[in-house]
Amino acid sequence: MPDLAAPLVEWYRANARDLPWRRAGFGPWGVLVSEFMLQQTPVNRVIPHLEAWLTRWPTPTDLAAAAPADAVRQWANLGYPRRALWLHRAAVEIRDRHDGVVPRDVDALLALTGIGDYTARAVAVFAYGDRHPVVDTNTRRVLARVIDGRSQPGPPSRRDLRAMEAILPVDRTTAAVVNAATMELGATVCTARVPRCEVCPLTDRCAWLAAGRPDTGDERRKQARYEGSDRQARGAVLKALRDAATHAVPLAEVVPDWPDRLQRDRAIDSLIADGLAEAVDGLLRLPV
DNA sequence: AAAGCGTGGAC
DNA sequence: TGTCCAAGCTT
Repeated sequence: MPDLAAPLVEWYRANARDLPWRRAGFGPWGVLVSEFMLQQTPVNRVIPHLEAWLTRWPTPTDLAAAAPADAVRQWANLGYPRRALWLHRAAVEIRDRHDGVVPRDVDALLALTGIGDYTARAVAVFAYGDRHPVVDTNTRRVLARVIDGRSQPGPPSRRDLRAMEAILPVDRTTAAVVNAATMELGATVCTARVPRCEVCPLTDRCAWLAAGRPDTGDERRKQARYEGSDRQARGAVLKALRDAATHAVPLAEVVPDWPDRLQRDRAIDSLIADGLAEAVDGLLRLPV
């Protein structure tokens, strides 16, 4: 395999975006919160919410002391509100099991609620500077193209970690830069829709480009239709709860105009099952 | 292990 | 308009 690390590092030094979590001294808690928010939510939408969140809860212990409802409300419209619940839960676990300090060990991180293979290694690498492969959707796309000559990556797999490990340099500081650079290249150059191969630092060693950028098909699952879905109903119910000035809404008055009554009730039940809502005395509210 | 889970922007 | 996409996770 050609050396990918060297051109990636050089490219990153000149082209990395100035993002909050890359500033010196941002801290493990800030990195952890940013990674939660970045799970499936675009960078530009995360930044203002991240800063507000860290101002309100500067440490895990601060968040752990808040009610889950406050976390869900502060999460606002970032999407996938279970992440707010999980982040709150992780903060409690960090307070109770790690003396309020974000753990550095990957297995300890993996044991926290809402943290998987990507987030655990992202924190260990970007917050603590340790040497691990960090693999997100950008990385998987870059490796799929450069190494496998495919236009899109297949479904996530443990093999992805080994593929990334294989291109990491030995030095942990440089390895961290290679991790960040690969993600950054996927986010800004080697993009899903319209790749900008003309400014890519890997053109002379990219299997996909060499093959003439074939469309090899997309093995990923397609997202289900959102309009009219149960997910949309859940979103509407939860927004109503977030916006409720009284913090508790009579069940009959929760999105009363929703076109499908059964679907609305299904949404309420599933939100309760997920711990995102509570029904008390005929009222619905966020979890206290 | 495949499905389910929000939201908004781009085209 | 509909479709795709976005630093994934849990069950």
